[in-house]
Amino acid sequence: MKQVTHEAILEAGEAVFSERGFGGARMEEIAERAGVAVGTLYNYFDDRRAILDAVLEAVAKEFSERLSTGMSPPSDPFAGQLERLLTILAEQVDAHFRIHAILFEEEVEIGRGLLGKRKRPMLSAFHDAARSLTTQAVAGGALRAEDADLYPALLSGMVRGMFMRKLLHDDGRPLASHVPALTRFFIEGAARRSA
Amino acid sequence: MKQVTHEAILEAGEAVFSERGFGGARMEEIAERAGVAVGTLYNYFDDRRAILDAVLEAVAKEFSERLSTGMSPPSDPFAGQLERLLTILAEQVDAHFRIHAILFEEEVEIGRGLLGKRKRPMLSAFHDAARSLTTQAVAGGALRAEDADLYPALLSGMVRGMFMRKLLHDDGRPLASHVPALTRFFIEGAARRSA
Amino acid sequence: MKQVTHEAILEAGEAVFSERGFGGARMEEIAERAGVAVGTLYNYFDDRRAILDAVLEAVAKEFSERLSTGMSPPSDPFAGQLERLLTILAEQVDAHFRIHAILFEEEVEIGRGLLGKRKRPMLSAFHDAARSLTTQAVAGGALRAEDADLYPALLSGMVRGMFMRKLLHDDGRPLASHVPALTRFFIEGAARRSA
Amino acid sequence: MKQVTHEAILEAGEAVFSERGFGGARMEEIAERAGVAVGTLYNYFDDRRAILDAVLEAVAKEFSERLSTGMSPPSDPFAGQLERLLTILAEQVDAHFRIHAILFEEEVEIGRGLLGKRKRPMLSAFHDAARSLTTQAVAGGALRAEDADLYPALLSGMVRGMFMRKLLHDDGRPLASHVPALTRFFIEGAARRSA
DNA sequence: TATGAATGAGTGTTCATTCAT
DNA sequence: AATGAATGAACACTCATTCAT
Repeated sequence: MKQVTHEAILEAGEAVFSERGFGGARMEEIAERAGVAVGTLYNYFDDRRAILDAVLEAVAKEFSERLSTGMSPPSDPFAGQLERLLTILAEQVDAHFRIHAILFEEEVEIGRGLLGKRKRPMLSAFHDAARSLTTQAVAGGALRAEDADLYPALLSGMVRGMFMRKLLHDDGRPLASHVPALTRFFIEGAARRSA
Repeated sequence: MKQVTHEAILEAGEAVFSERGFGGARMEEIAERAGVAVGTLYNYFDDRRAILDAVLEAVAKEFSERLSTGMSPPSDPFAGQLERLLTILAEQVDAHFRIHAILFEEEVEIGRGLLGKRKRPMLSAFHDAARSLTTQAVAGGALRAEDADLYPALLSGMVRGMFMRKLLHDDGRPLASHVPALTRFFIEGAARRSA
Repeated sequence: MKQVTHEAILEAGEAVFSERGFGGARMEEIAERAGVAVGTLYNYFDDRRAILDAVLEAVAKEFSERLSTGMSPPSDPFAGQLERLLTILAEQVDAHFRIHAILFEEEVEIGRGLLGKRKRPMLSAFHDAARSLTTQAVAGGALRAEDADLYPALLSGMVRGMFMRKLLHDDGRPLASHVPALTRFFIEGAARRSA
Repeated sequence: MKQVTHEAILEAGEAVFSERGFGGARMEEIAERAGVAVGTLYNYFDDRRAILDAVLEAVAKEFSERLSTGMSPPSDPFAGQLERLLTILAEQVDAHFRIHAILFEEEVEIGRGLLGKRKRPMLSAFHDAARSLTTQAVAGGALRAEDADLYPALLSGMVRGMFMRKLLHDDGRPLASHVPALTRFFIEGAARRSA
């Protein structure tokens, strides 16, 4: 059953990459966890990076699906839409928590120019959705136009901040539980409103 | 002359780690750029990681010094103090841009539990300052108490968002140029205030 | 249908060994070209070397058949018989040009003692025919007796020289076209006869 | 002493390549025989092929030196010059007997187009010398013009024939001992001269 | 103290061969 | 008989670290 083995390798890959990072993941361990021989890995994937790519692609695909089915209609108010978007992302990150650590490391490598023009579809997908959402909100008057080009980076930065917070000191709360706070913060900021 | 060599190694280390990341930095290249033999590296540092630690520590020390001399007095309004803090951080990141990529990767490694109890002093220093500042502001009524425990992570997340934005698509603007926008955003959020 | 598959494997083997050499020939490619699965190769042959052996044996058999039907009667003059022998060999080489490259490599391996007592029947067949022919010619007074024990090696060396010449710089001419020159050269040498 | 190690590796390489062929030579065995660690091989040579190249180049250089010092003056009769050339080659082959087996295998690989435009300087050197010598002899009237373009290939083929003869059934005689016979054969052929 | 040649454990990858279906 | 997925031994090559000079 080819499909089963393929799946087993992906799962083993996700586990090992999550625990060890890309550089620390050894093919032998992936094979062991997948319950196959090392050589078998190469019957399914070209090389180690290809396994990581496939793992990340699967995560990205899952995210895209959540996105395409989970967003509220564009007619909804901005706050609601933003909360949906952040919830979808947070739930996705919660579901595959540690693999996102790799995603961030890879993003840095891309920034270093060491990975060619490789794309990380999940990051782009979120970024695109965030841009589209904030652009509309600016157009609709809900958001200030002033810093509009920073909004997507701020949104992903905020989530990244939450991610690192949990990675370093897990308090047991899923990221999704912070979404209302993030939404409120993004829109209103941290300042206390008098009255 | 010891001091000179020590310094040369640190500078070479910063350059190589910045370009290649920790995993990609080879001792031979560091030695070459420092103008010494590989063996000499080991006369000054225990191993490769120790060089990185020293590089990061130097950066952290510089940051601490900026912090301790650059902050406005605690009696100043919160907005001004926050802007100072962010400016200090942004200038520091601008001054050693790519080495911060490593800092973030290392933070992830720490999160993975693969680096022992290692601390990254610069990150802690910023985090501590941010916590202290926001805590005071909450106490003083300037910030909402509600999400207070998220503020430090949000602040560092915002900066990280700016950092990744520049790393992936450098527009030539230093991070410091975004500080007013960040400050405003942190305090007021992105929403448009009518009238 | 067994016969058909057997034949297909031999042909595919000849093609792949010819292009890649023994070491570079992968079972998967042989299987592909033969239009069968890798496993099937092992239903017909013990291992990779066995396929090569069979390929070479088929070539050798073809050569033996040419030899046994193509030689002129022993009563013919030596020059004619030699020309026949060289023609038969040259035509055989022309018909399976590149596989002979392997034959020569294998001969070297045998010389290294790495292939056991393996025989290369085609080489032996030519060598035996050459020996028999030259021995008779010496006995009959057509050839000098002096260097008689070198004649077979000289004959195969000459052909090998022609083979390498064509392998390295193919001028489009078949080896067979050089046979008259070879014959003349063997008998008379290269010297110009005055008058 | 870098020079010593370099030399040791070359010698070990020549030995192992001679015994096992290129494909069968393992870096570990070369290192062992050279009395160094595997890694050391890579301090001196880029890869396995580079060791072979260096070994062959050293042999080629030796041959070139023999050639440039050992040939008789161009004014000498052709027979003498040919005998000198063949002697130089034969002595060279005798001195590094088995490494020449590789040379021939490599030549075949080059013919297959699998080694790029790689040159085998020793083979070229002999070939060039042979061409130059025979061309002059043709011009001087000593050799027939008819088959002139085959002469170099015939000469190297003859030597190759002697080489294979010894490789497969060593009779203890050095190749050099056959040179007078080869010379005579090349010039006069094998035919018996009556009277 | 500086050197840089030597070390050798570590690992990604290949591919002939096997065998359950 | 045919299949082709699984196997795992084999091996070239890397590079942090050591240490004799």
